[in-house]
Amino acid sequence: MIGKISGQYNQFKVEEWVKKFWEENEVYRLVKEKSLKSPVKFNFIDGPPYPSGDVPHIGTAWNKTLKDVVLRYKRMRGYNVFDIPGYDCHGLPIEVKVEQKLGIKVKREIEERLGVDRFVNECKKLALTNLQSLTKWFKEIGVFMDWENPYLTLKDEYIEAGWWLIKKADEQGLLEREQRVVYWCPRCSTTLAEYEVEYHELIDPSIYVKFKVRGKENEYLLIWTTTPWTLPANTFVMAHPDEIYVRVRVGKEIYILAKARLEKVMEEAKITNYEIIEEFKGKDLEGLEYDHPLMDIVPLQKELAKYHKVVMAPEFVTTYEGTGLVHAAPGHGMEDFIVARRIGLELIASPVDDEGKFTKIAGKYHGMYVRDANPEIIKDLIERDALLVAGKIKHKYPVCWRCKTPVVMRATYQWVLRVTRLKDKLIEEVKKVNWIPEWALDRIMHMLENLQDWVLSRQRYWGTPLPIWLCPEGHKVVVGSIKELEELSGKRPKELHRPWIDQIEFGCPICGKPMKRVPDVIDVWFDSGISFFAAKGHPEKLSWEDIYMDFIVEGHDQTRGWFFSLLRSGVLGFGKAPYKNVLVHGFALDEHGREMHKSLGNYVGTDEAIRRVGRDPLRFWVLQNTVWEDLRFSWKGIEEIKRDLSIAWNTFVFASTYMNLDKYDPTEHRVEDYLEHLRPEDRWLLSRINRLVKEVTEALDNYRLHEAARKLRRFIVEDVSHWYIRLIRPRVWVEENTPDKLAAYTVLYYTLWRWLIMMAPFTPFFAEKIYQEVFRKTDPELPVSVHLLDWPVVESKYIGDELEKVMDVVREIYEASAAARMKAGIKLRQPVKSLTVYTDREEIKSIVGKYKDLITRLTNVKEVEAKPISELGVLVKYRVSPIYRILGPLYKKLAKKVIAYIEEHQEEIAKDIIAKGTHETVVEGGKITITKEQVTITPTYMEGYSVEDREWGSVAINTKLSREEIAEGLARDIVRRIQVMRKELNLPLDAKIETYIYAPKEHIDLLKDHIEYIKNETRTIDLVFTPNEEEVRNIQGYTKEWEIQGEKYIIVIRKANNQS
RNA sequence: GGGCCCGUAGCUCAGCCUGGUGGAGCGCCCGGCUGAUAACCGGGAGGUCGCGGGUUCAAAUCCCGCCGGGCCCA
Repeated sequence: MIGKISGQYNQFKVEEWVKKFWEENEVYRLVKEKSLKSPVKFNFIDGPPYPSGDVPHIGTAWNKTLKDVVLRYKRMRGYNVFDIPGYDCHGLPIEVKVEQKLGIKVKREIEERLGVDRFVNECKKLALTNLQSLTKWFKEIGVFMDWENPYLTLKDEYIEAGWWLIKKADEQGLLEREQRVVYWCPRCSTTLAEYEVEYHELIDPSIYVKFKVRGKENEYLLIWTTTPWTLPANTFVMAHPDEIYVRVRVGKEIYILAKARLEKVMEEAKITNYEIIEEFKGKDLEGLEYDHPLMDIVPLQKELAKYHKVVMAPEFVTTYEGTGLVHAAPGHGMEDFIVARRIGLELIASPVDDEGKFTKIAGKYHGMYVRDANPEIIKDLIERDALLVAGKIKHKYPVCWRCKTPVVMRATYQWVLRVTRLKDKLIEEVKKVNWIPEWALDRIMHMLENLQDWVLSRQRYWGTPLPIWLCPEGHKVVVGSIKELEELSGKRPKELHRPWIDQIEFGCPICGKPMKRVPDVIDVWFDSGISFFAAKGHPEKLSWEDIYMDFIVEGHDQTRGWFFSLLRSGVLGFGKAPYKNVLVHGFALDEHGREMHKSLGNYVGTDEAIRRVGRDPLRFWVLQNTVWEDLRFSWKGIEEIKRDLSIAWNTFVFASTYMNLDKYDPTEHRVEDYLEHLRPEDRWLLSRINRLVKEVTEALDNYRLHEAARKLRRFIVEDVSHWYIRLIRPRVWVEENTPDKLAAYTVLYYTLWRWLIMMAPFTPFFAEKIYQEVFRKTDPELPVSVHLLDWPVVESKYIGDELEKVMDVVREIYEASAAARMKAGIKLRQPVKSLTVYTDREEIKSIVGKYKDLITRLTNVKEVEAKPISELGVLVKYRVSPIYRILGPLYKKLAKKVIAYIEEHQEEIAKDIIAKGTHETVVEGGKITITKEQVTITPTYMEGYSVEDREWGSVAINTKLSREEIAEGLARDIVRRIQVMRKELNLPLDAKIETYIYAPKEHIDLLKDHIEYIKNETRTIDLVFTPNEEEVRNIQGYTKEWEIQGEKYIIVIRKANNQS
């Protein structure tokens, strides 16, 4: 006996019920145990989210849902799936949050006021609290990962695994300390990586400064800058060797600048009267010396004076902005620094401290915050007659990604990994990976082409400590594990974080002098980039099979982020890319395509989404979106998907209701037993479901999750609910258990079972609930949860291309006939005498011939036939339309003219072709012959018929109704009314009734022939007709007055007493 | 400034790889069907397929340039 579901789909109730069910039955544990027994591994790793908040963004919910679908699918395919999730716990964002919480303004306070130990403990607490909350939400949306054992980058074992890689890099000679120009956040007092800065629109000074040419009276190099505070460190001036420069006379002074910039600069300086006195190539300026205007107030400038000359730098000088002469301060600019290195400059001046204040060597400006010094510097330039003009500019300037403070560029000593030396290997490896979609490879390749060395060190607290110990002699030890550290020092720190790790000192193995750890922590990107091995332990205990990942999926922003950092670590540590398949997903944007932000008020959290629309609708909706494209959030869109799930639910309600009524036991009926009883629609559905299994499997194997999700949705809504169930309704209503009915049940059960299993990864709650109520109650021997089932296997023997094509044609005929009925005002309930398909396509003719029964049932006609178009004797009008794909290649350049001719001469062409098969004419002086292969001819009107034309032919229904047909139509109208009344009374489906009908006398005569039909359809035992209205009104029972075809009918029904 | 993705009906999107003369769902109007029905079916209105150029007999589709949005970088 089959289980039963009823009522409407309420996702909230379903999900709450399933959540409890999973908990009580420890379903995740069972799933995991089953997976662990599987011999073939599927190696996945969760890209660890950053726990800076406590509720996941809707995009993160999407991310986890994608992962969940893949993992559930792979488990159902019998893989042993690695499903440990992770969290990326270290780093500046959490430090900044803690600083805000504790009211810390500058970094110094952490050491001086608070103590590093307290600070680090606060960071740890925040990370752990947030990640616990995030975990709760991930579980809420049904993600089956090992939430009890997540990998956390803050754990000692994890940190230790990271040390192994640093040591490995050092052994390859890739770890070095060197002077670097870095982004520096003056508030956080630390260096920032490129990906840790954002570009914001800021208003800054825009000044043109005159550098006096040494030894010349009144001759100046004109430079432009938006950072006046870098002028005290000015070291040289860069020019482009091939650009044209000019000397221009303005009053008594002569300025040197690029010709291409002359007009703009003069305009900005509001100088109208100027004269070019010389033009020359930039390289003529090489070596030209100048004097710095602030020499008298900046002591540093005395040291720099010897470098003050023009240097060629074609790669960095443009005539797009500025003057074509670029002020260079190697201590404050990466490009300047590169040029300085190239010309062998030994002094890199950077007179700015950790908090962005000028140091002593900046003289007058000592102690000033650099941006605050800008007006002062401008004033000093004016006083020294060194300023041409000062204005303002709105431009994009880098700011710290966490605290939004404008950064400064500083030359500092940092630890770097020379990954540029691995460039070729990285490129070689990245190409071996399967990138989905393919353009992800383009992106990461573009990035690898512009590869930079990796600045590892950060001058902060909450991070993986850099495992480098130095002695005063400069000897270096890189520690690769806790054990090594213990062997060196004889001590084991309380934990590996600062400040405890800083307390570990030991004697230098070379000189014996005390070694101290360098105070830096490692860039937080290092942490997540090692997760592929660090999540599993120390690499010394791992094999390549343990760490080589089959699959990862993250947002497209992670191309430069996690995908790259994994690759870098993989090549660094193992000489290989650590992953096989990388899937990229899009961003979750708001309904207008803008980024979601709490501050913009368009933010939707996962909590809100669950509360408003439920878990399965949310999941199934995000999964419909093309994985790698951005997702526009839409409540309405989710509502639509929810309704589709309702339709699916109703399908199961329908099936289980009738199967129950008939005490159908699916365990006793197999499709194989009914092969000879299958109708075309049954065989069609068997083909469709098996094709679906095949296509969904292929889509999932190729990680095209959205294709799988869309196919599953479409199938249940369109193929099953809209089409198949409509077709089998009459069969199901038959009271006896005929093989015909049982065949329909068996096919439907077979289909729904397979469909539901495939839905399990996508809508795990929905699938579980129906599985429990319908299938498991049918067969309690089934596994405890739908998530313990195996993925369905394709039964190819049921797939028939021909069969599906037939049904497509039948569907088109049905649709055309419905349209023809409407034109004639004949409703479907009214049978008509004949339906004729006029076509010259052999396949359609043969389908009409073979599937007469199916077509008559669908279209409610007595006779169906197909006829060639030439047999249309009574036709009045034709439509002739050109077939482009045949005419195009045939007539090439003439095609357009031929098509125009066809459209203008439809009637003549049709008549000719019907009469003799061809139509001849002359187009553009050439004789052409139009044949029936080149056009489609469809009749559009016939006397006594209603005609609907399609591309392949026309469908005509006979509009003349005989008495017999009218009677049958009327009987069906009556039946339908009685059914409505039964339902309104809430009668059980199989309840017997007595029915009394008042009808106009002549109509009673009509209906007499159909009494048995009406009784059968409405489960009526006694049916009484009367032309006497009073008589019917006096009968006890549910009474209702109806109007059919403009006539009054009164129907009374009541439950029959003697149920026979 | 550079690389990549997206732009199709009022809304959400498929079609684009592999060229043949534009589809679906939602919404709107008219009609029909219905013992799973807050469902469904048919018809109608609604489109310069972001814009411009090129290739081709033929372009939403291929190529080039531009505009708008997104991601990454500078």
